[in-house]
Amino acid sequence: MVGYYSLTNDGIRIRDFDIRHTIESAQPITFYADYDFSRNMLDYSIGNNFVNVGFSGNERNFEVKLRSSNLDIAKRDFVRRFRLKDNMADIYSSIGTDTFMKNAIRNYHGMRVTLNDPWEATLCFIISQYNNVKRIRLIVKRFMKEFGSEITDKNGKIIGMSFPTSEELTKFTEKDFRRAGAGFRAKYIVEAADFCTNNLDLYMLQNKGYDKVKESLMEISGVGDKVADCIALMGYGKMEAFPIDVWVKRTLEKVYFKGKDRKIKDLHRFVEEQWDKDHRGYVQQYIFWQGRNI
DNA sequence: ACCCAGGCGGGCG
DNA sequence: CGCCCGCATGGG
Repeated sequence: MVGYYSLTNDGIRIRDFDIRHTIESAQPITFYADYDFSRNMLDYSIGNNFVNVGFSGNERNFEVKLRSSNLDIAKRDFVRRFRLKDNMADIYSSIGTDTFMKNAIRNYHGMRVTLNDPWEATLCFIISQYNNVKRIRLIVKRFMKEFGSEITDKNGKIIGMSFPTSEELTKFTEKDFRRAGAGFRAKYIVEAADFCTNNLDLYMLQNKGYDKVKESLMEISGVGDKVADCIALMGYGKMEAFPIDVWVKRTLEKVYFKGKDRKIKDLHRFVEEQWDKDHRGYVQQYIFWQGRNI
């Protein structure tokens, strides 16, 4: 294999890739995909294309086999979505600055930061606020089932549901979203769907810098500092972004400040001094997941 | 029963 | 500006 991955007839061979930790670590794909790791199965939709992923091997030498109506799209998407071009050895040597980080890397070796569709990331993270992982997934799956569109195979059989676009959501009301379990976030979602359909084109932000992306995202109702960082990182791949949620805050304080309370702003400053901006998003994901699972 | 969750917007000083 | 409060809902 040349580089960190190589394409095969119907799939990809990959180094340093742990699909389970990647999928389960509370990223957008955790919420919209279907998976069962006891049966090595993973399904998700790319727009109106459906992908079935079979896999084998270990995290050092991993192989996925893709089944989709458009295999080329599925392959290219997989490389992007799971950031297969990242040099994990370089990233680990850069972010493995102390015992805590080294342990996190050892425990979750091969866990990737994922790169998701900007709108899908936006909706997932609006739903995520003041919520827990299990329930975020419950609500996102309900949104797909009730507001998405059916994906069919060539025989017309329904094989999955697409993630609802912002435009599709504008056809529904706050009451509909409350019925789907969104709670007080329902109002934000009504406004965000309208705004991202009629005022802000999320797909025009991709080539802007981190600061501009974050500033634009924070114009969306229900998107504040933390959620904007999540979207910048996992919807746009901006590695400077370092979202600080309750778990990351708690863990940073415990590991680096003897458990003393620190303001989010001060924690951001600390992080900027500690880790290179090109890998900060990875630092955050490993701190988050290690901190949650201690 | 009680507590918490990948926070945010609005209101107040 | 910074601080404080309420907020829907399901799972532990």
